[in-house]
Amino acid sequence: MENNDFVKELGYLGFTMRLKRISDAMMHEGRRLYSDLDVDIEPNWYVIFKLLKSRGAQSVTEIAESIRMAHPSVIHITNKMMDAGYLISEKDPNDSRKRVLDLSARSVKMLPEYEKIWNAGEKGVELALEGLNALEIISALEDKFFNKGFKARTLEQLKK
Amino acid sequence: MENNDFVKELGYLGFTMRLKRISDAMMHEGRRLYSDLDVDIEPNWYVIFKLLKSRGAQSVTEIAESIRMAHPSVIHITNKMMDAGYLISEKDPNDSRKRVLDLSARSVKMLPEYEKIWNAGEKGVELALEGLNALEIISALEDKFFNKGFKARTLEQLKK
DNA sequence: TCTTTTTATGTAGTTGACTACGCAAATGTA
DNA sequence: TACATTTGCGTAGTCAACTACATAAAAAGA
Repeated sequence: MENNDFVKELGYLGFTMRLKRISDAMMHEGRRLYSDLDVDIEPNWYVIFKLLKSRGAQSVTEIAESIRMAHPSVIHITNKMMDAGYLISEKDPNDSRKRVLDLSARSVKMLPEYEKIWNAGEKGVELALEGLNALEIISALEDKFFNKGFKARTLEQLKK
Repeated sequence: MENNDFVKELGYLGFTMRLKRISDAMMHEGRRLYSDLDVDIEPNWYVIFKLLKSRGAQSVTEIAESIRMAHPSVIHITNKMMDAGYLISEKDPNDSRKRVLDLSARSVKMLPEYEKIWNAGEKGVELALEGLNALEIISALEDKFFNKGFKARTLEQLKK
């Protein structure tokens, strides 16, 4: 690894880009991991699996709110999971606009295997972050930037 | 903001997703910021501007290494900057494979204005992260995950 | 010198997120 | 009850990164 990282030299100006680089890199590694293990699931599906397992069936919008994603993203992810046979979908009897998603029998069958992988992944991250208060930092980031975003903060500074 | 974030409940398992959510959100805000300010540049161009200003003309691959991006990404970004008139490109006289990029006169003219915006953005981030040792944490993350990646760490744990 | 390997660039195709918009059902209001 | 507004879902289009592959020039080696 060359010690030649210009973005790092940029201080706080490079912060968002470094955040993106790392999360992109980890996402790509996750994809390769599943393919190496010959497991036919994708990164991020785990959130849906975990959510529905822990809270039971939810509608598209409920899922989007629970995981703080835009609903079209949820539709995209869950459609692929349905195609792969991991989810079932049915109309809400009380509100025909809603579509309620739940884990399929296939999910229940496969989850123990997948959870081994997720646990290993979690342990790997945990060990890498040992001693750093990374979870606190990211919570603080969320508090700051989900409330008053990057744009608002910049405009505030520009006015001075 | 609802206090209903399932990803947060997932502990270290949700870490990479939270990283991605935040960096995505900041990127989108950056894009909106430029459009609000009626400035015809895009997020991430600033790295190229800053790099070429500080280190002078560089080839595509040199840029990619300096900012740790894949070279096709650099080509994509710099092509757009060229179309917008901010970069000039010429063949290296000693090595005709190389294409050397440099700031145009338009860049030099506009940079003072843009730097005001970037300084404000940097200040905003700095204030938001005040008291948190965020830069140290992200350096640690880079050291850990650029060297032995997420995949390797997970496989290591799986074997136990 | 001729051939093979490496390097630099470019193109194509994939991915995962987003916003904007449209439609239909439910809810609120006059 | 009729109309207007809100809500839930879906589609279309955009964007930024990536990998894999192709091509041409330079460098290395037989």
